[in-house]
Amino acid sequence: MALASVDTRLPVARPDGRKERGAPALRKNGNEPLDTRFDRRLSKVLDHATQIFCEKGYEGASMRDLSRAAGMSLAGLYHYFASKEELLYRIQKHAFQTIIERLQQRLDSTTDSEERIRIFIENHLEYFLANKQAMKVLTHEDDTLKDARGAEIRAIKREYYRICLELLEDLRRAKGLQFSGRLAVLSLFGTINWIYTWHNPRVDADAKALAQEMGDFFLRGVLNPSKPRRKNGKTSG
Amino acid sequence: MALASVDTRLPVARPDGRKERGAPALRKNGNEPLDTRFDRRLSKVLDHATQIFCEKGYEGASMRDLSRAAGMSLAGLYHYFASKEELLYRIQKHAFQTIIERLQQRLDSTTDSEERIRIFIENHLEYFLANKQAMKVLTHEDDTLKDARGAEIRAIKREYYRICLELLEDLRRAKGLQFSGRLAVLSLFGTINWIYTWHNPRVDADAKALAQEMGDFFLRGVLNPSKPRRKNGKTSG
DNA sequence: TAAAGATTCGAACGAACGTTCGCTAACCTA
DNA sequence: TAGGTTAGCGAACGTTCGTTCGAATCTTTA
Repeated sequence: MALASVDTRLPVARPDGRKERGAPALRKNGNEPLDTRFDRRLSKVLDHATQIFCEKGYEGASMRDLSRAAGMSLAGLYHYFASKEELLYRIQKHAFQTIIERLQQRLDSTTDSEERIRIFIENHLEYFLANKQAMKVLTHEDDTLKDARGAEIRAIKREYYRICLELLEDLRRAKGLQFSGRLAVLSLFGTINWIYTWHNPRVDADAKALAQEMGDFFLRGVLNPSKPRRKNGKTSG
Repeated sequence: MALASVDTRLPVARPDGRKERGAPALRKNGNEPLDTRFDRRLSKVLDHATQIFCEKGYEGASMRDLSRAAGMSLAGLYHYFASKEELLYRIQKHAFQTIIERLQQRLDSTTDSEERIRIFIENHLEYFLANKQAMKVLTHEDDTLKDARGAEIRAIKREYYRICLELLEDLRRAKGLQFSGRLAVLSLFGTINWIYTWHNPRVDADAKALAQEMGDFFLRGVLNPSKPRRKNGKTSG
């Protein structure tokens, strides 16, 4: 099943509604042309917006902060998008789509259920650490967007969750284990998303090494049948 | 070592600088009188503020939202505190202090290093789920406060981190294990803090059961000497 | 019951917010 | 080089922000 079996994507038209001109544009993937001047400029604006949203949070960042960072006037910015909300939407959607896209490519390389979970972790951490600011914006401004845009981002998130859950359930079946898939997914997400609050490239390992360690750690927790001794409940009370 | 070996706490005076009146007030712990009309009212205001900050985020919540929720006029609110920042500060500080206070009481009950880690997890999850809104505000508005107030909250956070790290290093010594304490602490924090993004009391287990499961899971990951097989690196490129 | 203090409020402050309006360059094509 | 589109800007729009002021109303104590 492809990423978005039901495509509810909002149209993201140019804010001034102008038509494309010139050559039909080379397309990077199936989605967006990246070779026009307009698109390259918009891309830069999104990068600056990502940085500011990351530093100050979406609500805390003003369009004037943005215009300063982008080296463009406040009014000039609005040539490239319709609203502040659309900026956040595009940042989040792009990050999420890219991470899922790469994941699905990598997952094709093996059918081993344990290895596929390692791939999931490594893909997540690699993209996360290579795009730290965007991933903080994605993670931190989780339920900032409302209405249609928010619904679309949440749908992508559910899809990502579902992929991870299926990987874990495959493992469970393959190895005949017993554990709560939901709890395992959410524990794993906690571990690998929390990284945006602490990772320091001067102190901490890189994505590959972290993925190895966290993968060992996580899989040991899930795989090993020998349960650590239960907590001895106080019998007197 | 006590919680704050170096006490850098800011004075939190009444905004209007008035003196206490009447009886010197029964004190709940060593910190704050809770029996005066003023303090009880302030406490209610903080509860409402917690709810609004939780729903809309600190920056996204306006003082007018607050006044509506508290059923008090905008100006009337300012009788109880000096600024919006102080509200966030008091909410975060109270939550953090309480959770550490309770933890240290519970840790006295045993010297077993594994059991003490279970106590840490259970204490965290119990307080977290019983005070979900405050804990979301504490977790989500992590680096919202700046200057002196921010520094104080960050100091308490470091203290909490340090306690957890020591518990883990005790375990490591006691069992002769090898693992990165930093990575283990931060993985654990990720797992137990991330809960604010997903826990649904109608679907998910309660704090005690979750603490049991997460404790099993975490300790299995840390304890077990049998490393899962390493990822088979691609030799061809 | 009068004075003193605690509490609450309507109204307003200046500043900052996201967004829009015209207007001018710059650019591309004919 | 003329004409239409694209890109960009200064200035302002109306709204909302956190906060403050002075007066009014409660509560407590003498």
